[in-house]
Amino acid sequence: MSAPAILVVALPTPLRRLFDYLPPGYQPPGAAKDMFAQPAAAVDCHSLQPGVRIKVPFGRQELIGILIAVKGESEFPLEQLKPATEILDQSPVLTEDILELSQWASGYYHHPLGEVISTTLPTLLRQGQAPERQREQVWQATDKGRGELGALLKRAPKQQQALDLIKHQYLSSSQLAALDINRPILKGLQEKGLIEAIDRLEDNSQTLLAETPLTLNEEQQQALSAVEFDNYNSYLLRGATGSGKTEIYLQAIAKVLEQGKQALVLVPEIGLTPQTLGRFQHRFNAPIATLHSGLNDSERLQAWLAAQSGEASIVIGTRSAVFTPLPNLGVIIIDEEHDLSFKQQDGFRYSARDLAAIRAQKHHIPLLLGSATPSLETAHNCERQRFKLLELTQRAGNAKPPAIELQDIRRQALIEGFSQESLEQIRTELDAGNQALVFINRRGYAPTLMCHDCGWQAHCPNCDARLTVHQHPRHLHCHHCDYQCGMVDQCYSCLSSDLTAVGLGTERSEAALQDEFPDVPVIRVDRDTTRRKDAMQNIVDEVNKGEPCILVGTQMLAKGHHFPDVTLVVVLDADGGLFSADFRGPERMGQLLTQVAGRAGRAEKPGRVIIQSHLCDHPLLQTLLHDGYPDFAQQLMGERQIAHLPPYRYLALLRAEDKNAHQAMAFLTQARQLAEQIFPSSVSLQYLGPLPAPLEKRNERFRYQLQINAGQRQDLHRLLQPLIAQLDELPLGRKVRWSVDVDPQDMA
DNA sequence: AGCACGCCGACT
DNA sequence: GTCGGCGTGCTC
Repeated sequence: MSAPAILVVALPTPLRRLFDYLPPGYQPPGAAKDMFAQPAAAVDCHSLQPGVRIKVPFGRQELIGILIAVKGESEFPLEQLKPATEILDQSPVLTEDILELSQWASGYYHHPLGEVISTTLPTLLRQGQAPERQREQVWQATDKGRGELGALLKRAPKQQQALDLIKHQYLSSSQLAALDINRPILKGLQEKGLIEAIDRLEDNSQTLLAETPLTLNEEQQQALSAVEFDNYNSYLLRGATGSGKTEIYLQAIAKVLEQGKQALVLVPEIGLTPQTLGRFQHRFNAPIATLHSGLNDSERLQAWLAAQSGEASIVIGTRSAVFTPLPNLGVIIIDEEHDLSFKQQDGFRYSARDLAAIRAQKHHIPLLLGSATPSLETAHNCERQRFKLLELTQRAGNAKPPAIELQDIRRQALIEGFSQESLEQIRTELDAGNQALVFINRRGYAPTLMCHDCGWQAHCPNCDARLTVHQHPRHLHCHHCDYQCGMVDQCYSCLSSDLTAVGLGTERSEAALQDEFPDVPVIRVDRDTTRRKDAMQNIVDEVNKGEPCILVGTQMLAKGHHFPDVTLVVVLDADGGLFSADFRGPERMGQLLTQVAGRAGRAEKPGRVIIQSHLCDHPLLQTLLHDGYPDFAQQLMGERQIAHLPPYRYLALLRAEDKNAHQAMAFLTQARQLAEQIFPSSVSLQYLGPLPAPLEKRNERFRYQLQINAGQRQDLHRLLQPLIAQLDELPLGRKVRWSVDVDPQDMA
């Protein structure tokens, strides 16, 4: 009897190892023979392909894992191996390239392969569902419906409208319902024999008529022709809002589609707006699949399958879409590459931008990164000639960049945070029929509730943080753990009832502005007002009607949406970023200010930006305003080099948290000792900590971190690999919640 | 992470 | 006398 195939399986557990199994139905030789039992035929597994799903017994549970390899023998004694329960797939759901990418990511981010794989697969596949496309009923115009109808629909405009849509493309009833066309209208058309229902693959992709590409200006033309499509290169398209990055994406995609290949487009979490999608849909006569957080499990699976089968030519998605299987991938595009949402901030802490570069490299295809405010990492890669810089300096229609001025508010009387000057400027714009935008990066009414008599402040019981005062509805709220309670009317310490809201938030600015400008709508935009599904879109539509109004909100206003009728932007609290705990604070601030400035104005109506500041002389602010973002980034780069920080050095963070502060700290202290044994501290590898995290106590857990700073990537990994193996063995390692973050973006 | 086993406190 | 608290150990 030949030796059984040994199945090496990755399982969704945090254990950093793979598990060996026997083929399904295989009788372990040592097992007691039951001579009456029908010997189940052992499945021959020697030719199974890696990437298929396998159901296996695991402890007392049953899990679905992914076959990684088939081997001839196991390090484990055969009698300790269990037979797998079932092979779930004929062909791999995890294609070779995605499996390879997962393995690379597992090594680079030091995260268990089984969990990495879990994040790459749609939930329903993880749960064992078959990877099958579903069919749905769609409406199609009949020959009669396509013919000359005369006056048949003259008195049924709604039916006429529906028929026009259906003539252009197949649409399901639910898609039509979204366009405000309901069942009775469709029934009417069906009874007249103009449309019929047919079965078609379920699809969240859509095909519309293609439009002709715009003519590129010389600069755009140069940028596009610099892109080589038959081998790997990363390109940075650096250009302000309105400089035409999207048009280059579209034409690059067109070239790829001409070759019969697919394009993958990654956008920030809030970047997949109907406008963005609409622009792609109108340009290409090709199916587009979207993958974003708004999809349910089944929609997500269908989009994934459309991509994997090659049906979808273009996939647009957020971070996790970097793992979408695409059999003919021809280009990867990342819009707003500096955006934080490309880095996952918990669990498997990967950077979709960096993984996209790896993926492009393995496929020998170009990676296009676009941003007006590139991350220092990307800018540094351009300097070192690893990425090619393609600059777009012209603005469409000769629009001028907004004029930015710093307004010194030292010693100025402020009305709820606004200087007299700012209010006057807002009034001037409103009187001229224009719109104004007020940016304040803090939601709620005020960040603190304080006792005027004794100085007591309302604190979160679970976190090391003050509670934020909210007025709509009236309550106190912790933005770190979501603790909420009713408004406090009396000081806990001295029982005084003289409590004051201290500091500024969006709600307060909204109230102040409404008070000051009672005749003009004040529209607040923050997480609280845009929670509902279409809320943001409704606001954008309303504002873009062009009536005078004031927008007030958080960074949601700075990203994605453009408001052409806004001619004045007022930034209330720019100073915060200059002395934040995170060394990336100033970089973020510069990006945010540049982005928010980009919201204002258009060709025929130039915008202005006022930045209220107590630190007008700050050299970084001065550089940003007078010389622009690239010089600002250059200046930051110099500081990073001196401070031995990225992008000149490589960081990893070992985080630990526990309800018991001492335990979390003790774990990291042990970790540092072990680390020093593996790789003694030197210039090439330095340790910092363990130190308390910026918010030491969060959600009843105390958090600490050990920073590892290396001159060479390789050294970082040479340390981390054995270190993590030892930490897994540590008794404290099983009690304390700990994680590794390679290339951390947020130090919190 | 799950999940079970196991050994001590307050309830019907 | 049992229910249930979470400490500890294991998963091919």
